[in-house]
Amino acid sequence: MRPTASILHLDLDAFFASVEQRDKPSLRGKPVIVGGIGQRGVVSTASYEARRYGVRSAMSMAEARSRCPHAAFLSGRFDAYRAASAVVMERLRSLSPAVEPLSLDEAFVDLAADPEFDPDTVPELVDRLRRDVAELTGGLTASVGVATSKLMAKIATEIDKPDGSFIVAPGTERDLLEPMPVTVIAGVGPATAARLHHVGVTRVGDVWRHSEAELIDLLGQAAGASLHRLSRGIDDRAVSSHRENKSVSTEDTFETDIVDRAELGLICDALARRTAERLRKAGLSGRTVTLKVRYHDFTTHTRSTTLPGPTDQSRLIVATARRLLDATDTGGGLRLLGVGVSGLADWVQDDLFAEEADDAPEPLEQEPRLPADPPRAHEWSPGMDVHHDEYGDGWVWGRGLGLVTVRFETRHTPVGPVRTLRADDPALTPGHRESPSPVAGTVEE
DNA sequence: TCTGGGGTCCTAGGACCC
DNA sequence: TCTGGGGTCCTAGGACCC
Repeated sequence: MRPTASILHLDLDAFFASVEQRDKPSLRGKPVIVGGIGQRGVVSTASYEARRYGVRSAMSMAEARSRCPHAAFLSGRFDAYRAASAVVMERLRSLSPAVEPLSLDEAFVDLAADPEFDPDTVPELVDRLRRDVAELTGGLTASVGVATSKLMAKIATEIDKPDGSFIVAPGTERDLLEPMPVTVIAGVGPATAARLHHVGVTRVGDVWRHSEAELIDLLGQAAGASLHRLSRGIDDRAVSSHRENKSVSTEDTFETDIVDRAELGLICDALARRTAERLRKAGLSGRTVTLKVRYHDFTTHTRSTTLPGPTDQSRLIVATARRLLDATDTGGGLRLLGVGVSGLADWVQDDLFAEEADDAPEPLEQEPRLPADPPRAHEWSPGMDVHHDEYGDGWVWGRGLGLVTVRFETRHTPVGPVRTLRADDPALTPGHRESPSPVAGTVEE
């Protein structure tokens, strides 16, 4: 725990709705609701005027309409939001190199990462920051909290929101936390709050009566240990300015449930292509393809396949998602379909890049188990080798999905069978454990 | 007219390897 | 022959966040 209040949290007030009011003067002072405007939309952001009618984020649009029928309902202009966000993030980076955006409208800044940081100047710094944000964005207001930790900084932001700020004096954290509802603690949502309520915990101070072991027993290892610490204001989480993406996904909720499998197949293909495009745009590729389906009763299932190596190729992601869909019961129709890719690698499987990689210095102490250079995507062609080590922990790399004729050696037969397989046949993937397990092969004409 | 879309992290069980 | 842990990877689901 750092001794000085040097973690800053900034949150733009009713961000999407405020951008709309900024750009359309006729909306100023009036209830504005941004969100999905279709049959099954939900509220993304409500202006403070709309909040007076009880409209909240994540509420269904249907309910928002009945609560506030005269509001302006807008579907959102994300380019405008991204532009305003970029201006604010840039201003935050002028305070310190350590800026961690949480979303378009929110970020942490570690002020102490600036060598010239002076704790005595924080109040002025905050006032100037909020003035600059308003000026640079054409009038958007921000709320700011500063404290000795992320937890307390974020809580502080809420204290004088909107258009205000609060600095938590070091040492006062527990007094501030004690009367607050437990749900102010990061990671305590409705399900956890309900469990805590069962053991008489509704406020943060109530948590203190329970040992770490009791909390772990109730909530599980990670959540229990985390709540035990955070409830006491103990939070050493660092502000991290370069977090890597872990997954990319695209999903769609339909206006009405879709039953027709051919139609679902085409939608699945389109979602997979969009996910692949976004991967390529981000210079990423991934190994695990996940299909998500939601039924009429809102039950949600996922099915995933891990490929032998990362890909960003539409064809492979489309085909993999399709096979997952084919194996999924869509009997009563689907409300939602989604395709995601995870297990991301940030190298691009691209011939140009692979040549550059050849020139890169050899990494030392690299086990020869996996190729030192990123594997290169290729089409299967005659004469190409298929490698597995003794346990099948080799690799194969396929971009095509046609048929491949492979002559296998196996652990038991030096000249094994010739088999014609689809390029995505499990027998060609590492870790395949059919007996006898193929250990090597050659692609034949 | 209930319940978006983009994510992150955790848990738990099974397979497999050592 | 029986017993046994630890570690990793994969899959599926759930909670949570903005």
